[in-house]
Amino acid sequence: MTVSRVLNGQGGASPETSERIRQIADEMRYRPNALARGLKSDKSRIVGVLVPDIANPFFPEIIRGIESVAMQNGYNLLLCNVVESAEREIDLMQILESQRVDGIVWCSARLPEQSLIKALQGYKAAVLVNRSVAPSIAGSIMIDYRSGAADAARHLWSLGRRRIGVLAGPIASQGAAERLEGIRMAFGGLGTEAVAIVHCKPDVGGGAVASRQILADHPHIDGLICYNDLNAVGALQTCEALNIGVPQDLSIIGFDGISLAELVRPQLSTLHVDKYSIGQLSMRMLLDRIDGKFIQHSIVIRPELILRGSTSKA
Amino acid sequence: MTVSRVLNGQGGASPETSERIRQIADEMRYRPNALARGLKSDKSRIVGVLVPDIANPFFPEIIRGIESVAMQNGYNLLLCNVVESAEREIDLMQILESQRVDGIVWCSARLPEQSLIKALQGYKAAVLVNRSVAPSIAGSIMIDYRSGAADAARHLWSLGRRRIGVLAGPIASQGAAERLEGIRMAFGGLGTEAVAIVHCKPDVGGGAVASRQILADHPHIDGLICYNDLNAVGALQTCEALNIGVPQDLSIIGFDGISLAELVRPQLSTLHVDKYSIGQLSMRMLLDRIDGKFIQHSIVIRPELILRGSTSKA
DNA sequence: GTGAAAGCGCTAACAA
DNA sequence: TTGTTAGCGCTTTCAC
Repeated sequence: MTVSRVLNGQGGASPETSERIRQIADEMRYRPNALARGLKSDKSRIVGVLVPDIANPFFPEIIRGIESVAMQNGYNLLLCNVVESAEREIDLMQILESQRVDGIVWCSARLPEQSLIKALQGYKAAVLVNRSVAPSIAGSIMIDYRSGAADAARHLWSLGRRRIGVLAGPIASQGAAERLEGIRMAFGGLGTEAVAIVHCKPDVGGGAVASRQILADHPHIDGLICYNDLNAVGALQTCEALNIGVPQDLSIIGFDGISLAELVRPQLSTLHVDKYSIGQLSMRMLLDRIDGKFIQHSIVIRPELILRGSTSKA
Repeated sequence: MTVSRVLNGQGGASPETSERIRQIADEMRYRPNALARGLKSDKSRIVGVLVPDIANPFFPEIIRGIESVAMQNGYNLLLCNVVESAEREIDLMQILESQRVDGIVWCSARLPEQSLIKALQGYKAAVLVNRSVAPSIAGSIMIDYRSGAADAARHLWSLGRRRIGVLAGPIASQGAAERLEGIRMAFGGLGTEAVAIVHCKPDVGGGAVASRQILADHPHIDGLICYNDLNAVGALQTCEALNIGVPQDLSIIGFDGISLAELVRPQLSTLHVDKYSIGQLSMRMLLDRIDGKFIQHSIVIRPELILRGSTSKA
């Protein structure tokens, strides 16, 4: 007991005893057993982090943001790749519940509403990124894809682009639906609409395939709004292969603002979001919820339009 | 006790009882407490994964490989970003020991030999990626950077490049030293040597800065071997800014074979390694060690030279 | 200033 | 086939 008190710095022991205890602990390489501590306290100091795919550069930055705040507060991350599968999402829930994580940050959950709510019920605290549910179930960090997509649409319009195609991303993604709404909204105001919409996997390959398809069916399109930058890069590849000039023949705009967008040629215009901040915000919100504080239920991040070569005038 | 037996599928209970138990467990959303189980069994079914920087695309793929094998075997990953800091490496060791992880996979450890060995002693099982120590301390998955770098050097030579610069990566990286050895070896056999060697951070920015420096000091170099593909992309940026033609004026070759290498223009020649496999291999090796089997201590992966635009003839 | 008792949830060993 | 006991390492409570 005295040992416990000393090592936890709670004082209440004589200086000599304290010193002797610390000495011995050091000699025998004593490490407090987090499992025992967790069992007793019903707190594991571990938070689960779920991402669809860690190989998508959108997520590592979020994870870093989460980790930075977690670390400062003595939490560790149990990382789970969902690998874009609903089954796995459910399995993971069980695993994390068993591990008695203190909370979870779940990025881009694709589960249908009802299953999602059920899955979340096992947790003391949860924060969703890119998805929202009732505040009593989980906090949420949302990116305002609606306004972002509207910005993209109006930008292309302002360049004189009138025949717009859309790479719309995964059907099950809530963000994908919001982007489409934003585009409809913006174009509705302008008395027009998108020429073609194709859903696709949220990676470079998916973008390449979908853009090929869209260009085959609608060779005359002059603007392309993409679900994310990876899709946009895939579209760039297609254009290169088909000898379509970007931005002369086709303006392309992406989403997310990953660093890749600046590395390709032409550089990609995009709707940039600060992913590291999102990670930090989500973890802070989770910490509040773990502590029983429900200060903010929902934060909305507005993407920023960044103009680069892929939508330049020339 | 009967409950425990039934839920663990060990039989020895009547069908009715079993059914009833399962039913009730389900109703009350029972989840076995992994903390208690771990405390009792002295096994947490968690492995620690340390990477220098999850934002470097080299690592997410490794993590996916690790995770795939871990998942199949009922293990979870506690992910730790070292963020290129030695202090943090040591802190993390303590944390992971406290968490009673069953083992760790440590990628690109930068700690000096002695500290590394000391740090590893707290673990039942450990596997290093890109670093090696005595097999009794940890298993290792090594990439044969020496032969890879030699291949790169000989390739540039075969293109007629005679004035070679090197972006050498972080000084503390063992892999960096090996690359330099390989280059010296190859050039030694050809009766020449590298013109200039500059160390740098292992990211795009580091490559851009270092290549600028090297080109300022040695404007006449005609070949550049880079620590990794990110560095090489940084060098491409510099060349673009300085109006240096790649590959006409300068041949550039990278390392790792990340997907970015195919997305930039010109496409990067590189020494490709299968990162997903490395992850799988390292986790399998770790599982063996956790089980007390020491079948393989060390696996060496040979990088494969992939030729693309950045070192093409024209 | 120090320590003894008890219990967190689980399971190995041993009854009944 | 089922149940009891005990202990994993920690901390809360209470006694000395």
